[in-house]
Amino acid sequence: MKIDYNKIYAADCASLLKDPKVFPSNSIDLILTSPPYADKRGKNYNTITEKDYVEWFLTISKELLRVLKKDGSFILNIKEGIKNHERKTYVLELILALKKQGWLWLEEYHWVKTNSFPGSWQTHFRDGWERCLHFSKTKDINFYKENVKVPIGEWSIKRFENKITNHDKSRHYSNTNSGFSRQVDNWSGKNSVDPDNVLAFATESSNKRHSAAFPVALPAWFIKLLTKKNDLVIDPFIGSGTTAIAAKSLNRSYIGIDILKKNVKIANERLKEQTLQSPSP
Amino acid sequence: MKIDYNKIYAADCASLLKDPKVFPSNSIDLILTSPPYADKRGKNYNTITEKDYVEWFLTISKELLRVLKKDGSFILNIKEGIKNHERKTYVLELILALKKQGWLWLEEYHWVKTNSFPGSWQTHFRDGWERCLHFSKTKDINFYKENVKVPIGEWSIKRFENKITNHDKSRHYSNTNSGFSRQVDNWSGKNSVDPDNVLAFATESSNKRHSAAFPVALPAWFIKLLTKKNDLVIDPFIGSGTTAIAAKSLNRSYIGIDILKKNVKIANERLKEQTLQSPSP
DNA sequence: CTGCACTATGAATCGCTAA
DNA sequence: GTTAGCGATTCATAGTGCA
Repeated sequence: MKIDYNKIYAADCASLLKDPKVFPSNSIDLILTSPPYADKRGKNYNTITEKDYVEWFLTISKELLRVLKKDGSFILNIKEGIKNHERKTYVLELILALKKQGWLWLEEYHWVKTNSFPGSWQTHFRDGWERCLHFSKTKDINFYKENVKVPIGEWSIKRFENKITNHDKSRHYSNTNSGFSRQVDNWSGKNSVDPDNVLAFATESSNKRHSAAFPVALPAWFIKLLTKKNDLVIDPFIGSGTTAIAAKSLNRSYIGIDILKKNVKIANERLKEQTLQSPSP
Repeated sequence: MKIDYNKIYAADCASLLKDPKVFPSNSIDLILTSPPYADKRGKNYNTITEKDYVEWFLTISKELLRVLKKDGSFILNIKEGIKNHERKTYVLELILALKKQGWLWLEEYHWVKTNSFPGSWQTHFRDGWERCLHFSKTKDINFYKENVKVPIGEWSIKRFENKITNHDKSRHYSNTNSGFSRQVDNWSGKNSVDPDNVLAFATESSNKRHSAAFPVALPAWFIKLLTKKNDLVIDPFIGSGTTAIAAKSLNRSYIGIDILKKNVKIANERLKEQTLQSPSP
């Protein structure tokens, strides 16, 4: 009776999540999703208005709270738009409402888009960032920091460059096994540091056949940070399947849900392409 | 009876702002400030607790709303901290309360810091960004976009590189077919581009004689965007004077207020140094 | 004067101990 | 119970001292 892993389901996630025989309580390691934003995506989804958004989302998040493991995490990618020259407030209200529902609001990560949609208006510029809100059920979550370490900052490279100015500068650009990293190791004892809460990823190019809400690198980063191999990741608004693709390529199990059959088809095609392109080792 | 321009006053801004003979209604072009955050700066200021913060701030913002011109702007630099593994919510509540008070919330800019305070904890990383909230009284504000077009090769390119180095480093070194390099090529052709709502500036270093909450470049950017020459900029929590320095160097008038005499002294010293260093042309 | 090693510290946060 | 204080931890800068 339990749902199968590694599949995309065409269903209303609210209904599907409600059934404890389909989704047992405390069974999911990571929920990662980018729901339809208020008054957006009107062409394909039944648009949720700003006014109804919080109430609508709480009916879903109530079930998410039930199915999430105690050491699991919930990442919500969302950004309020501008209407009549003002930012909408429903996302702020949603955060407060989710806390009231029992969620802990651990952090607000920011996805900074290196190539945001162009535009320039009377009172604002183009929107270069989105919120990635991190919620959980307890303070004791899985947090695999070592999986997302980043190369050491520019400052050390500059110092290193000063060091080698009179010698062989080209070594700086050679591959990771040679000169640079080894010498930095010797010098400082480490070559990577913890990241911060600002994530910079380019949006994937819109000319691709399947435009996605976010680039694969974004869910991949959170999946690496918050789960280990064979853990279960779900996305109740999977759209074109990006979360599933990230999970699959990192050897995590996934369940994707989308209300539109069209999206399920697209997601399955992308997953199939991925299998063909990169057979697992 | 009206207050003198281009001075820093040692006073409680709430009291000083209340007097309409000192600060006439509809007389200020730009309010730009970074108030003490809740539960911070305990060494120097009377710390405002999270619980009291919104109420405390509303008494001040009520007067700010009165003195601001109809086409003026209010920029509020703030960021909530983490306590007991959760982000505090008082900033979200403040935004909602300011709207209720009559402010329009036009936009949320982000100041991304390249050198945030270090740290790495059980459930989160170090904090690499702060909010710069843009409020106004009407939808018809002065917005001098042409003043903040970004010449290539200055902070924009640095910003781009910083963003890339965090998580996308490989693309920086990849060939010209990659998204990043192609985009830089496109940019290079133009002399200037419109910015987006993400601002990247390093914090000013801690070890200088006068450490400041934010770098001069941050208020300077908003002053250029939202005022013209000889306009009046005020900062009711001026601290070490950074806003005044930015205003002065851009030939805007300023009024600074700080409750600590110590800060007024520091601000005046910095303003004097600036005069000596860069005589106006 | 330059280059390099070393040190200090900032809008930080947590866990522990002492009152 | 509740709060206040201290050390440990973390990274990017600037300042200091020495060869």
